[in-house]
Amino acid sequence: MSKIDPAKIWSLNYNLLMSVISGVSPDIAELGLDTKELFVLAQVEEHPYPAELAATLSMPKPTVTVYVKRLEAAGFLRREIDAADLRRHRLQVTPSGRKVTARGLALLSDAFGARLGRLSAAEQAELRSLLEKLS
Amino acid sequence: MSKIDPAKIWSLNYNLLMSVISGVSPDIAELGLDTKELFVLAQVEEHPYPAELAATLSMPKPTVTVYVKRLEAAGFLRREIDAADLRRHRLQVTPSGRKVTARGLALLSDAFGARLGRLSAAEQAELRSLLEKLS
DNA sequence: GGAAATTGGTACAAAATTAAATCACTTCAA
DNA sequence: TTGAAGTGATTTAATTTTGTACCAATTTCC
Repeated sequence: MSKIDPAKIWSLNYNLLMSVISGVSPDIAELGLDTKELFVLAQVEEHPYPAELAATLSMPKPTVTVYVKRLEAAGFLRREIDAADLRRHRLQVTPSGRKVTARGLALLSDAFGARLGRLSAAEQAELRSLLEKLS
Repeated sequence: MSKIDPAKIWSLNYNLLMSVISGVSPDIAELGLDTKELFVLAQVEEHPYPAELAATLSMPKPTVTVYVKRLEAAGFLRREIDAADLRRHRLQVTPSGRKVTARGLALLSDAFGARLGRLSAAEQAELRSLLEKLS
């Protein structure tokens, strides 16, 4: 067994993810959604504040501001000042936003699922478990 | 056992990688190297032509052009016309490029290794094997 | 051989992303 | 209270990244 090189594992993983993204991006775009916008939208329910989104997605706050603005303009999101803390903007996914998120994630699932299909169900579960430990 | 949702696995993985990247980026920058530049440089030996780099890294050709130009200006790379096909530019990592690549990948290994450390050696090997099947 | 189609790479302009500065609100210590 | 420090979010300006169009070399196919 060869020595385990983290950078090698990392690179495998990175190239895999990028390749999957660039494969689905055109399809996601047809939903009227940019790929990164989908990632943001998909996390809003769990993290309803821009600062939280920025932290969990590892993106700068101004970037989140831009995406949120676009998602709001597209009607996928609503924004309201948080009554408890007037600095915060609480985000709400609209019904149409929920619909487009589901479609986008389905596309992602299909694309990534095509790769995952190379693994047995047990291996898929194992992968998930390993990634959860790393997260 | 819960149903396996590819988008969920994907998202776990994506957030993990992004979080690791944003952690090491500042350190890599101290080497005089942008993170993406490191990724390019690290693949040059294996893929010595810009078009190949663009394909394996899933990035547009003009982006590769820009990085290659910067890496050349920094002395980490040399470029020569391929004798066999005058359209192609064969890339060569210089000694100083090799050195900086090693340092950069070491930083990445440390950062990602810190996460991987949560897994046993057997689990790490398993993860690598799973990712190789997916690649 | 030689036009037509393909491939490798780049220039330029436009779009996306981000760092830095800023504003508004909140918290905390005195 | 109050004012100093901290937090949430945005604006502005600069940088990074990319789409489009393009040129040069090669390959294909008649």
